[in-house]
Amino acid sequence: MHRKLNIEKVAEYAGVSTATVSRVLNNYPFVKDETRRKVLQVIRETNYQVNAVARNLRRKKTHSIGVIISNVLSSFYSVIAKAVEDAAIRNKFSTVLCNGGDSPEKELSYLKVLHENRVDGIILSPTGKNRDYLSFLISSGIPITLVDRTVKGLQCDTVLVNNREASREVVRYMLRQGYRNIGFIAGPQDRLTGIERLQGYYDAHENEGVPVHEGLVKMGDFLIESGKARAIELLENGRLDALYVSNSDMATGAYVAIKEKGLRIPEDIGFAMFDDPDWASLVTPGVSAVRQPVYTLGSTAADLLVKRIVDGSGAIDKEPVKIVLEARFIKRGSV
Amino acid sequence: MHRKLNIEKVAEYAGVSTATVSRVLNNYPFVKDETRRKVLQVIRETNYQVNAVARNLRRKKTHSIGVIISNVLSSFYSVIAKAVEDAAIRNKFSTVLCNGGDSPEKELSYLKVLHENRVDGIILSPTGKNRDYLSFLISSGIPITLVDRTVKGLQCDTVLVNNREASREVVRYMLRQGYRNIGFIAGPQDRLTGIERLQGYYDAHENEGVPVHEGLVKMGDFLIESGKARAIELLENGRLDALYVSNSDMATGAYVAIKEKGLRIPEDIGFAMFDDPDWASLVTPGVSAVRQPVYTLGSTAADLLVKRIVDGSGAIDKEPVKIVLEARFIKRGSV
DNA sequence: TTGAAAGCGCTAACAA
DNA sequence: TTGTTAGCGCTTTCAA
Repeated sequence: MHRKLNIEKVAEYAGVSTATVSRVLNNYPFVKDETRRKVLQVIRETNYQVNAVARNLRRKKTHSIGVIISNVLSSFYSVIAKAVEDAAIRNKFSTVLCNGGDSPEKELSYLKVLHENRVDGIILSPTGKNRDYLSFLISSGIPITLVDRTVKGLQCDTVLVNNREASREVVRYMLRQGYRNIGFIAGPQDRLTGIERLQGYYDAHENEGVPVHEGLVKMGDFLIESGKARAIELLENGRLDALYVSNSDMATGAYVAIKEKGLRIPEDIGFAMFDDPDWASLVTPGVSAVRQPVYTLGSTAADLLVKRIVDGSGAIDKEPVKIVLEARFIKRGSV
Repeated sequence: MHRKLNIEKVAEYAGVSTATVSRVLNNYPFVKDETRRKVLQVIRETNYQVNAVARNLRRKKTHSIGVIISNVLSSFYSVIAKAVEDAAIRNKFSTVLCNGGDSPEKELSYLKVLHENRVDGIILSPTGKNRDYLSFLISSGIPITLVDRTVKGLQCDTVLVNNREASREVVRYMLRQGYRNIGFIAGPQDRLTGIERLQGYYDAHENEGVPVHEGLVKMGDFLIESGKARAIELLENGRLDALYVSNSDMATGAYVAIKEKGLRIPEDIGFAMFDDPDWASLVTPGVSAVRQPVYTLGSTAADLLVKRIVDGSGAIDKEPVKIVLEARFIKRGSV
């Protein structure tokens, strides 16, 4: 049991100085081959792993990035988390994952933890609050990249999806197919995604000159149960000829409600959703859906952040970049 | 922009020594109230956050734990990840999440990264390989807790689910309901979970004295597509009167296959699965399913690990603990 | 109740 | 090509 195996011991065993061991560890080129071999052998024999804590202190870099998302259990954010981690590893960074649960207080407390741990940068799907602290972090040299949502007035790199346009396209398609009473289950209106997808629904109606009838829009919370409940309410509306749901979890609930009512898709009712979960293409007919480039969203954010970190362009030396990715409407048979 | 705000600056601003600032930071009781107030004010005004890297180096503790799971995208492992993170936060630990992708090489490389970063402990859903390195880590003082799977010959805390017994219970119930040709879609046979769930299927048949007919057992890979494909193969077997699928992803595919064939559950075919995803209780009739205590699996593992860390009982001073949690068979209407 | 100072393990400037 | 050494920011003895 080597309770304290450090660079000094390794140096001692190899009969060299700690500086030389350090050079070998960091692939510094001007080390005599024989010396290098000797050191590497000791490292191998002892299973020595450099102490990254000490190295990080000295280098003032941790080669780690923090990720704050609302919840890894969500099908959306788990993909973001995976994408970020993959990108991080590709660049030899490690990730610290935090589930902020859409709570501004948790968000703040995680931001502080990440700051304490001197992560080199942060990827955040923000609640929209804590602008001052975020801006303090940026000004003290920790770059931040926002994902999927924004913080009003915060200057930093951001990666978004064109929610509004994609949503508009779905509804326009449905209207042009002849549907006139399209029920919509919206998401929370305190979030960019919730707001924009609803906006797209209205845009399409306006563009096509079709009025939105009373009671066709229901507010949900992006969770599965609310999808089922709001769908049941809507299905009681005799006029309804189609249903468009603004995320996949609510769509799961809504789909079940339609099936339990014995309605056929698309004969009795048209159906479409924002998001494209596995089951959308597995059922018959397939459900027409908006596929967001979720993985790309995460990996783009990570690449942006890593570039800012390694360029040494820091948090503030370079203009903020805003990238909007295109979601794609996939027509299957449901509408 | 405070490029280098450290304890020294804070001490200077507050007119005290760094030692005193440190005492305040760590809630050391014997500091004069007035001094404490002065220091806290400077901290508040400057937004000072202690440098955890330096603190960790000095204390030789990082208050962080590493988590290696196969993939956060899986509905199973994302819950584990969330449970571990929740438990960690509760104990003021942070987590470093790694997706090992069931690859022994990635597993090893992540173990080394975590070692480098001097995490205080590791939670691992192991591939089964790398026993020597794992055992080296344990002997050098880094406790490891295994989750859901085991590594042959490795002495460490382990948290498992009684896969075999739970699986046996499902099949026994089906047999006693009168089903005689129960198709089974098994998981990979290189994993404890895959092996044990299949074993339970055989156990039940043996106990009930019912022979397993040729071709009723198909090998899948725990993924959605293989569930659909294997189900289609099985449904061609004219004798089949029920289908039992060994995890939820494959069950999703299998369920779709059944529906697309126009079969009714349970009139035309009985259906049950291991795992209990949201949709199992949303469809009609509900699908009878084995609910694993997934969250508990993760939180138990984390609690075990944290206890070993903070007890100072270390990695080897205390006998390894093995905990087997009970999965529960939930009868709905599908079988 | 407070301060001075050593030292955690490493890197990097400088000297040789 | 290698060694000596200062110092990263903190905690913690020891002394006052």
